[in-house]
Amino acid sequence: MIVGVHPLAGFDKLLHYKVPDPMRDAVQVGSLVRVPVLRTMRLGIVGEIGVPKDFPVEKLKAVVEVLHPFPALTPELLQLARWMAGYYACGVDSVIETMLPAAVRRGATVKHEKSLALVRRLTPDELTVLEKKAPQQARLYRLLAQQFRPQLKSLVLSRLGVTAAVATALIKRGFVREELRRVERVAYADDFAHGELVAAQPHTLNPEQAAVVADLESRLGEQKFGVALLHGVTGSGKTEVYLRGIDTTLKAGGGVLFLVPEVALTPQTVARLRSRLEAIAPGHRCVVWHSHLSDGERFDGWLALATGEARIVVGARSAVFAPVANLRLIIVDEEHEPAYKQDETPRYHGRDVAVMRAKLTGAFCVLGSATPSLESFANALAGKYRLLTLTQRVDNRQLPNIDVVDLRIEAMKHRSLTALSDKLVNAMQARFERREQTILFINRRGYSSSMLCTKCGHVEECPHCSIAMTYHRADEMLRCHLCGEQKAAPARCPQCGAPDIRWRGLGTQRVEEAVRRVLPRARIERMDTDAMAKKNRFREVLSQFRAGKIDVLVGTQMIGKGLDFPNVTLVGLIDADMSMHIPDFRANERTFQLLVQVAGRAGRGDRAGDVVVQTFTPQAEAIQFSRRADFAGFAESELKLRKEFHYPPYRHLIHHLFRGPNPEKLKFFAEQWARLVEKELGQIVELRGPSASPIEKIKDEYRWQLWYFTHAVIKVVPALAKLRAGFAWPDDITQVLDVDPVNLM
DNA sequence: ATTAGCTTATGT
DNA sequence: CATAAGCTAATC
Repeated sequence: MIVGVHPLAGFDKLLHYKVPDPMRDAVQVGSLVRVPVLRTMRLGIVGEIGVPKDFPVEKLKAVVEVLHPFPALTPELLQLARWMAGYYACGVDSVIETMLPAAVRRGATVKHEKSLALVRRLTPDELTVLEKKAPQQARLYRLLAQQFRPQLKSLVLSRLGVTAAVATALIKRGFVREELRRVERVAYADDFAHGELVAAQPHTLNPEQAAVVADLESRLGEQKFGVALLHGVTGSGKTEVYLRGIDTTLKAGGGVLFLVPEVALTPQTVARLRSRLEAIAPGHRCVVWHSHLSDGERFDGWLALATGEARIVVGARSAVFAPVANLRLIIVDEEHEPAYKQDETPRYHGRDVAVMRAKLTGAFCVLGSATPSLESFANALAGKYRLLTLTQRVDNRQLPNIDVVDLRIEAMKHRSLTALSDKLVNAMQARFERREQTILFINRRGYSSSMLCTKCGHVEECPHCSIAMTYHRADEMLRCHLCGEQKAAPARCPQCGAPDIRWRGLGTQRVEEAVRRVLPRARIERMDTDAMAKKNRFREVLSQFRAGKIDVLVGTQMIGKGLDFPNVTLVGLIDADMSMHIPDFRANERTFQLLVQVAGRAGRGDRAGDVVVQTFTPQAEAIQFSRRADFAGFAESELKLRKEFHYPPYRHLIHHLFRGPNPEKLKFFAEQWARLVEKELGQIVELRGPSASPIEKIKDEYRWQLWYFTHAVIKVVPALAKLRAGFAWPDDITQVLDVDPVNLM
């Protein structure tokens, strides 16, 4: 037998090896094997069974070892790896590497501990004989005879101060036997296992939930690929819908993959989920998968899934690759979260990979969010995904009153810029007197500063890409993040002529000081990455806040994730503009998401809460729509905007393509565009072709070309929309996924 | 990734 | 002509 192997050696080639006869039965596609590469031994994944195309069979080396009795990558995952290599333009080997936990990659195998057990009790006579002949063996026997359970071999031997030879001899006599047991660690055994058991009782569904669950269950019953977008407002009980789906799937013998953004994977949330799972599907082990696990913990989880001992995994981005057996349901919670993007090669998007994996396995995929990403929503509108909607809050809590404060007017009133508007200050004082709590959000998304006029709210944008330009203080220049356009930073606002147009958000510290001035007697706590450096500080502050020992909590978005504080009746967003001016074409989308998230924090059972949004651009659509909690309206207007000319066609690829070496895709893209431009202009467009130079050079070349094309096309061809209509990626890419359906043309 | 083996530059 | 430095190609 001859196999093709993807060695994990840093290059993307399939090398072939002979398989020695004794290993034949253990080797299959996906097996983890040890193979010789040049002078070293490397691990690799069997990618195919068959002979090499252009390499003499007689010169092949042989596989040295097969690591596991089961394939480390199921055929389905291997297929996914190949798809990812094409889609994200990276090597299959690097995908395989990210799919396998570090411990597996290093060749870890199952850890066993040896223990000694008594086979039978000896008669007094036998014991005397043994004592005479082999006193050490007799001592060992007596120790074991005193215990009820088998004892750890290493422990017993060191206790008695004898060597393994004694135990071996005793085994040979047939008095004692050796037992192997797999050692296991359970992640978060202390924290997670006995967390809150509050939510363990099964909930009754409201009619809306029941309808969605019924729909989902009938889909699951079909046992084939499909995607549903679950759009449920904050507090509408999406989790309950997931749980019913999980229950149905487990009962049908299927496996479940539950993805959440890393930040949402706190001990509390996992504990809650676990106890609900326990209640709904008793006896199922649930593997938790996230970046803070030790290698050993991750390995054990991986093993439990690969061997089918556990059928459900809850985890962050990298858990999409968990070897869940008979995968039937994939859930991606908060699917709009940018945390699903990996920012190292391979730069994959967890949500998109999840959809593709579902397709390859024939599983059902549920994407859930209160503010779906526009690409998913557009897919739902186009009928590719089934749209399920939850509009009612489970607790019937009312939507908060949202006030938008115009900071330009505020600045004029006070003749200087203030962190807290009068409205916000008054509201905070009222809460303090009523012993209710306030959260102030600082929006620190834009670490790169943009230029914003404090008088009229104007922001300098790139003329080609219509995203905010980044202000570089060192050389007083404005640069475009996308196309590289640059120009001198203006001294006066180009729109209204006001002299001072620099505004770089407020830090948590300054806001905290401002609050202290207006509420000297209030207990204020700050929560940002600096203040939370100490390990348990985060949880400590949260529990104090929950207990009402803190009046005002000032912090960044880290406050908002999956936490619910019942006594918070006021939420202030200090500067809504910051997320609107990040150099990202999803800026409006992000702003909308932030506002909805902020609004979801306000209010309590009996009364609607208040939200104060401070902004320089109160007319912005993202703010206006989120005020009315009108997601569909926002999506419609934003999608329309994206269809219009301003959005360079390659933008959606930036994350995937621009940051890694992807000559193939860039080439493909450049050529497509060249053809379109030629047709439109009626003249030949010269492509600086790929030279046989190293990857970096090609990359730079094509980057330049893309820049060139964008400029040339935008300048010369006004009707870009027409071009866009004629552009299509190959079927296999667009079939299931549109990374960004509007821009994917 | 790693490295043998080839080409080219540098210096006496 | 020796040595160093740069580059390419192969890994089964």
